[in-house]
Amino acid sequence: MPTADPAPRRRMRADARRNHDRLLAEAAAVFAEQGVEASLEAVARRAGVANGTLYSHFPTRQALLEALLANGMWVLADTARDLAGHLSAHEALTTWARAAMAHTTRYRGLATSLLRSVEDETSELHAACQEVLGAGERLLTRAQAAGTVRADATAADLYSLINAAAWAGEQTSPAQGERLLSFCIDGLRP
Amino acid sequence: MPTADPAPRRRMRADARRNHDRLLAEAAAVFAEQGVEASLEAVARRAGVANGTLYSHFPTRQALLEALLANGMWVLADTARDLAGHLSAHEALTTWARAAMAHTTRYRGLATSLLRSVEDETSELHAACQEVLGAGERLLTRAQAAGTVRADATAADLYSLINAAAWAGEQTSPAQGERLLSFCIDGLRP
DNA sequence: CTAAGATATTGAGGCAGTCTCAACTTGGCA
DNA sequence: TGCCAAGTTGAGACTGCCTCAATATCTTAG
Repeated sequence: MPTADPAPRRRMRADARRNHDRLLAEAAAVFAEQGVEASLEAVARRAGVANGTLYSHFPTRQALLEALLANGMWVLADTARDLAGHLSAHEALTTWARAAMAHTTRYRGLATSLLRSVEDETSELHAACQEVLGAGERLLTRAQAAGTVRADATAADLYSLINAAAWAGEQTSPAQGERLLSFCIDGLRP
Repeated sequence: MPTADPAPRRRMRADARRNHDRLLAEAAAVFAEQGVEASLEAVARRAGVANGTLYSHFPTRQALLEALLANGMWVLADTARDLAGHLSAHEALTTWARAAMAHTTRYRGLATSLLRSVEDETSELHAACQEVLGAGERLLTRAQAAGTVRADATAADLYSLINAAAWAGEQTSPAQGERLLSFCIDGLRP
């Protein structure tokens, strides 16, 4: 469970590091059970810590999410590079889109945070979202060059589409989400 | 502003009717400004009524939404019939999908309520959602018969797709929502 | 080993929101 | 006019967010 610290410069005090890690672990558990809108009080409680401690480590819910997700989002960006090396332009795009959707489905409510954050520069998740957006863009451009995707599709379209499918999956069933993603990707053909 | 009452059997007392209507009007205004998750206290406050009165008229947020939206959803179902009479199968479908999305965009947060409610029989919005789903299904079936839509697409797909596009529009921009809807509808081609 | 001081934690408190219900009004009818 | 069913009120019991003065704990220099 790697921890992407907001300020990894100075070494943390031992108790602080312990609480930090415990908070992340419990947050992951609580969000997995109840979605990203779960009570932060509950997270603090389960971590055996006062709520003020949680807020001092993670000033906002988004900061907490960032710490939980940043690593996975970097991996996703790397995956895009890997897939581009191994698969045809179109297969790389569709495979990656599925992986991105799987990542977005990790916690209920995540799609909303991720789609909002991509345009909101004040969000702690903004940078990670941009990273993913950029990775998608490279795959998209390649597919457009190969002529399997219409020229007017943008990275923002791709990102919206992945998140929208993940969101629909949250509201109904994962299978419905997958179907939606398939339809949308088909809709990108020239 | 027609009011679809949950129990329109007995005539209401004059003061009750007045409060009922005022609550609906203010709810419409507040939801338009702040989305469907706006504070119900705020609605009661603006209607000049104690919060208990609001709850006695509309026991849940969904009941309030139902009263606000039911009429529009019936209209949407009727529109489907009209369009089927005037346009080609495929044009009727796409035109109606746009109308449905426009309706879903009326208040921020509405897409979530509507997509959830279609499967949730305990929701006060369930019946209205089913009505819309059914209307979509008829248009979809007709387009499938005409061979312009793939045979494996379902009414649930269409409904999810409309709501997902509306949702994406809420999170980013209306234009992005429109683009998504276009892509998805294109993806329904055989 | 100790104590000063930097660092971190605590939890009560202010705020807002949801929902309920016993006590109170009030409209409409006989 | 006066009754009472129907409607309204608003305090109160929760839960959750977030802050900050007081307190506790680690670390390190002497």
